[in-house]
Amino acid sequence: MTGNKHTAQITDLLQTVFDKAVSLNTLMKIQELSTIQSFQKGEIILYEGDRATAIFLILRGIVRGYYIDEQGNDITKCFSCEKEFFATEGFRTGGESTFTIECIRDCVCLKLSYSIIRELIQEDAAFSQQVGLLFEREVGRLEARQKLFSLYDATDRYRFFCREYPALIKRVPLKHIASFLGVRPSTLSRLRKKEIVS
Amino acid sequence: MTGNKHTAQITDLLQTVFDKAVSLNTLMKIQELSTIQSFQKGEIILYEGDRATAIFLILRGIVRGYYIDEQGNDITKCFSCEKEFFATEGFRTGGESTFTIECIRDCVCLKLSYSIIRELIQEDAAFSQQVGLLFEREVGRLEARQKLFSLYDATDRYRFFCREYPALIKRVPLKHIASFLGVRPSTLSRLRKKEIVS
DNA sequence: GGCAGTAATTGACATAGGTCAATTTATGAA
DNA sequence: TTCATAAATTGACCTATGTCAATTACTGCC
Repeated sequence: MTGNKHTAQITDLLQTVFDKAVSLNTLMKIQELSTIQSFQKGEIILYEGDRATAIFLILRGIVRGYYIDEQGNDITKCFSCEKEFFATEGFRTGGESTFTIECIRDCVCLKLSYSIIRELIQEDAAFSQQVGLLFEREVGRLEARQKLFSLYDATDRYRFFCREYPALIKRVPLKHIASFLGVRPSTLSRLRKKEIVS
Repeated sequence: MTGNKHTAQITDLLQTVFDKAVSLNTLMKIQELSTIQSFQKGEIILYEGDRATAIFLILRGIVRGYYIDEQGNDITKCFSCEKEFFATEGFRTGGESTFTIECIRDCVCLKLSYSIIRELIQEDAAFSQQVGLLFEREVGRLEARQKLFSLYDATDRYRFFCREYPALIKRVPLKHIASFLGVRPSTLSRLRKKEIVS
C-alpha cells in the first residue's frame, strides 16, 4: 500500500503539521521511515486492551475512539479527521489502550512507529519538543471537553460541536455524535430539528 | 520558612512519592534544592494568567484549582491534598495558567522549581521517566473525570467523589465540591441528605 | 428492485436537577 | 458574646433530558 505518487503532498502535509523548528532532515526521515496504510470504513485499527505500537496521521478519512460502558453502550470519546494525529495511551508507559479505534470512513493514514519517534526524539530536540507539545495539547483538549460538560447543556454542547467539527456533522452517524456529546440519539435528533428551524 | 527538623519525614515522603528507580542521589538533590513554603487558608498560590515557575508537593493542607466562568461562577476544577503534586500548564510551553490555585486549608508545601526539574531530567533518566509519567497520569485523571460526567448522574458522581476523596468530604466547603461535580449547592445538599439516610 | 437490518425520527410520559427565595446555621472579627 | 456575613438547607415550582415504544427512512446485499 505504500505509493510514491503522493510523496509531494505528504511532504507538504508534514510541513504544515509540524513546527518550522523541526528540521527538514527529520521530516524527510519521517516520510522515509513511515508507511502508508489504508483501512476500510468499519475496520478496527486498534482494539481496547491491545498495546499500540505506532501513532497515525490521517491523510484521508475519519476515525473515532470508543469504549463500551457498564451497560453495554458504545460511547464515542473522540474523533479525528484529515491532517490530525490519533493515538492511544501507552507511548511512555507501554500500557494497554483503554479504547478501540474504528474507521468511520475509508481511511488513508501515515503510520509512525513508536520506535521511529523515539529515535527522532533523540536526534532532534525540536522534534522532541513537538512530541511534548502533542501531549500538552491533548491535556488542553481534555480540559476543554470537561469544561463543556461541566458548564453547558446539551444544546450548547451541540452548537460547540458544530463549530468545532463542521467537517464531521454530515459525515458521522448521529448516534456517535450523540454519545460523544453525552446525550441520547433521540435528544440529539430533537436538538437538530430545533436548530435547523431557528 | 525552611525548617530542618522535618528533614527525615521529607526524605520518607519523597521515597514514597517517586518510583524506586529514581536514584537516592536525585532525591537528596530534590530535598536540598527545593524550599518549603507555607500558605494560609484562603491564600492564592498562583493566579490565572500568571506563568508558573515551580510545581509543589503538598506536605500538609488542601488546595483547589478554579476558574471563573462566563456567568461569573467560581468553578472548582481540581483538588490536591497531602502527598500529592499540584501544578498548572506551562512546564513545557511556558504558557499562562488557565486557572487559579487557592489554599482551602493552611498549607505546607515543598516547592520544586522548573529549573531544578529540568536539570534533574537531564541527569537522571529514571527521574525524567517519572516526570513523563506525571503527565500521562494527568491525562488518565482527566479521561476518568470526563467519563464520570458522560456516563453518570449527580448521585453517582457524588458517590464517586466520596470514594475517591474521603479525606476531603468534611474539610472542603460544600459549594466547591458542588461546582467540582457540576451541580448546584442546593442539589448537592439534597443528595447528601438522601445518602446519609440510606 | 426488493428485503433485512440499522438508524433516525417522533410522541407520550417520567424525573433529575435547575431556579429562586426564605430560613437556618456557621464563621470570624470586634 | 455579639453581630455581620457567608454558607447551607429547604420548599415550591419549572424545564431539559431520559425512557420506551411506534413509525419512518436509510443502507447494503441477494
